[in-house]
Amino acid sequence: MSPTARRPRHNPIADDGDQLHFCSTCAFSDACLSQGYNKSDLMDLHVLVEHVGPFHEGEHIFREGDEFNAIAAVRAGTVKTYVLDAAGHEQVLGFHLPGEIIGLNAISEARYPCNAVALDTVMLCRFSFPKMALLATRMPGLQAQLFRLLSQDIGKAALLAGDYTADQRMAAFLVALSRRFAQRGFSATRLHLTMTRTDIANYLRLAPETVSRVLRRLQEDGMVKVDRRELEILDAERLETLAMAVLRN
Amino acid sequence: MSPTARRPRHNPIADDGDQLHFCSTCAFSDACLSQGYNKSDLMDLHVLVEHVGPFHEGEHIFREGDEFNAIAAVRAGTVKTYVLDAAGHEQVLGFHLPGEIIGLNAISEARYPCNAVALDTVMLCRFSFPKMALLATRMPGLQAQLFRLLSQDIGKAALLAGDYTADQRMAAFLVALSRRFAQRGFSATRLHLTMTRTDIANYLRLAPETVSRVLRRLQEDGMVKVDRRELEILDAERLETLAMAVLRN
DNA sequence: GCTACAGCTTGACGGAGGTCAAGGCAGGCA
DNA sequence: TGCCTGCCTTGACCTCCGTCAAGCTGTAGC
Repeated sequence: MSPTARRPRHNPIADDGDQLHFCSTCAFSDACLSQGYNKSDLMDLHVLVEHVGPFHEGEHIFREGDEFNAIAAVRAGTVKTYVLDAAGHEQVLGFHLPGEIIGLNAISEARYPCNAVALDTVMLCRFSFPKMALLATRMPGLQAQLFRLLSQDIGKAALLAGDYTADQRMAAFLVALSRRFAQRGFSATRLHLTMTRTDIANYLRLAPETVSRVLRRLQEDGMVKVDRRELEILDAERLETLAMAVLRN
Repeated sequence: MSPTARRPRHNPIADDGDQLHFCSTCAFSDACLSQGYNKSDLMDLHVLVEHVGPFHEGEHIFREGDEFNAIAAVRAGTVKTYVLDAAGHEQVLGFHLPGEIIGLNAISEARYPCNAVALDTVMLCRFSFPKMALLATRMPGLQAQLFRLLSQDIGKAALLAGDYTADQRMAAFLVALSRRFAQRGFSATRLHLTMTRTDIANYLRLAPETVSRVLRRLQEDGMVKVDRRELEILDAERLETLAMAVLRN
């Protein structure tokens, strides 16, 4: 992580009697709160949390090859992960919204295998992974949650791997985005796209021109309404039908 | 796992004094042997191992939707994992050679998200995952090994996701296969392909006809020699150059 | 205001690879 | 031996999408 963006660690727990409060987007809170752990364990977990940021648009959170020591949950903003191929072309691996975890693919090599950059103003919860793993030996619920998160990510990457049409890819991208926003309490129908057309194209393995054409096509068919980075889903059902081939449900 | 293929559990440990022997292909042996764990822990680990098989060509090891309870290491043979899309077309997710693990992507949903089938005669080491996770709380080395294995698989899926040419895909497939065989002590230059052309095509997101044409092209260029399912790598260097765009190293 | 620039859109064209159709080849079986 | 079947190969055609080129639009800076 960029040292310039580090902020002095602050204790995210406010202890008012018996009630413990956690930062709401931390993906680990659920796992812990529901398992009846004692306050001491929960304190341990939250002492190893460091709130970092803000990262501003274009600022890197980590770069390929950086030494791995922490995973992070996005608290606000959008993080793009990508690699550069031999020719220097960007290959976007994913967009990470609030509540989602970055850095899980760095564990095996102990180095980040990709770059992570902020697309807008980003706030993170940073977790020291060694400390977290140690704590997980005392908290089976935390260990299980980590296994689940890792296992989830294995499947995600396979989604865009199939040979789908440009329309199917775009529909799947929009539907997935809509669901992820909805899950975090944002609107499922009015999306603000924090990424450029080129980013979307690189993610979907299409040309930027094709992204433009597909969005126009979807708009002409009445499925969406597009105005620059603002996108409204008008016919979720038909969009989901298109996306089904990719998303498989 | 198909109950018909289950064999009575046998203890894979032969204890002759101070020396413990493990089945050589189990991916967890390394992690444990090198960490100086006491014999009791190692016994625990190997008591939860079940050697199953043989599975014969075409026999399924698990199917999509089956309840998840165990991961497995391939001891012998090749396992193909795949899903069926809405139209019933097979989408191959991977081929698993001896020493590799299957089932890691089932943890998050507690169900297998894909099918696994034997391409030839397959033997497995089956590990109860709940028991393994429990044991991992006592053996940090085992926990770390599990995290590493899971993290590794996240990156693997992204390999074939890029928009590469048919030649690059095929070269990457052959180079990766060669390396994996070599790592397990098999020949790196003379490969026996246990999968059909159609399987390869489905894996690489190509048409079977294209696989045929590409193999012919590579042969005409002197990089490989192909005779039905037997393939010899004649010019590993040029093949690796072709594959580099995909494999990134 | 004007200029500059990045991001986006639109059109024209070409090529890699998919699709369709036919034929070859080896192994299994009666 | 002959037939059948599954797998593989080869050729002809066509289509989707990438590439190239040009023009558009909103924003930032002065």
